[in-house]
Amino acid sequence: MKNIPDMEILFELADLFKVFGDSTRLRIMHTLFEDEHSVGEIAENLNMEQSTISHQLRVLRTNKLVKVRREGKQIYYSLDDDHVKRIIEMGLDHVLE
Amino acid sequence: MKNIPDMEILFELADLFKVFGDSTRLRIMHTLFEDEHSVGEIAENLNMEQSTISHQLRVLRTNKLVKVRREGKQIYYSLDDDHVKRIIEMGLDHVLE
DNA sequence: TGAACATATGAATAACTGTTCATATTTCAT
DNA sequence: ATGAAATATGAACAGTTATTCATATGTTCA
Repeated sequence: MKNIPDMEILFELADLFKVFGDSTRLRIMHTLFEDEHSVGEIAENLNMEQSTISHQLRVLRTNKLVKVRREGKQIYYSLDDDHVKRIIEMGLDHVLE
Repeated sequence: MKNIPDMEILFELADLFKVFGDSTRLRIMHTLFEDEHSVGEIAENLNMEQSTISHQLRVLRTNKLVKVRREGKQIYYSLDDDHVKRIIEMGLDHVLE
């Protein structure tokens, strides 16, 4: 295994996992697995309030898990990098056993 | 990537990540990376109340992330399987970039 | 059996977090 | 410019959760 993470890093790490520890955010990320989507599309897809999705997208954005692209009135979100997918898949391995 | 997880599984997955999303639990798991340890050892190591550690160990136990072995008065905890390490290391990859 | 030690548990509290409602901001089309 | 559409933001509320204190349970040893 890698170097032993010091305490401060473990706090950062906890913050990261906290972001994954909410089903709404997880469902949003899952929605973005294949393609980018606008806020409205995500809200409709998950059948939740636009406001709720927007709030949660901000959390994901703040934590650099999604990135943004504006196109006219719509704002398209997509996964920021491959870590997101891999972290989720790693968790799935544990859940699906 | 694997099959698309259905909604119910995403809820379970969120619950799993929730467990990782607390620094005390993460520090406990990190303490157990190399060796098993008793509750008292962990508490001393992290400089936290025995009661706090015990409560959090129960959460970890409930979620099958640690396992237990009794030896006299002491109870020794260790990581349950390799997923734990791998999930943490995967998260570290993202934090340490 | 009783004292001492290790761990677990329950109740209480304080802090945090997700959702909703209302409203603000931004952009486009007319 | 004005209205409509898409998204963001702020305040409030309800539900959740981590920690602490006090105490209970279980184990060993004399």
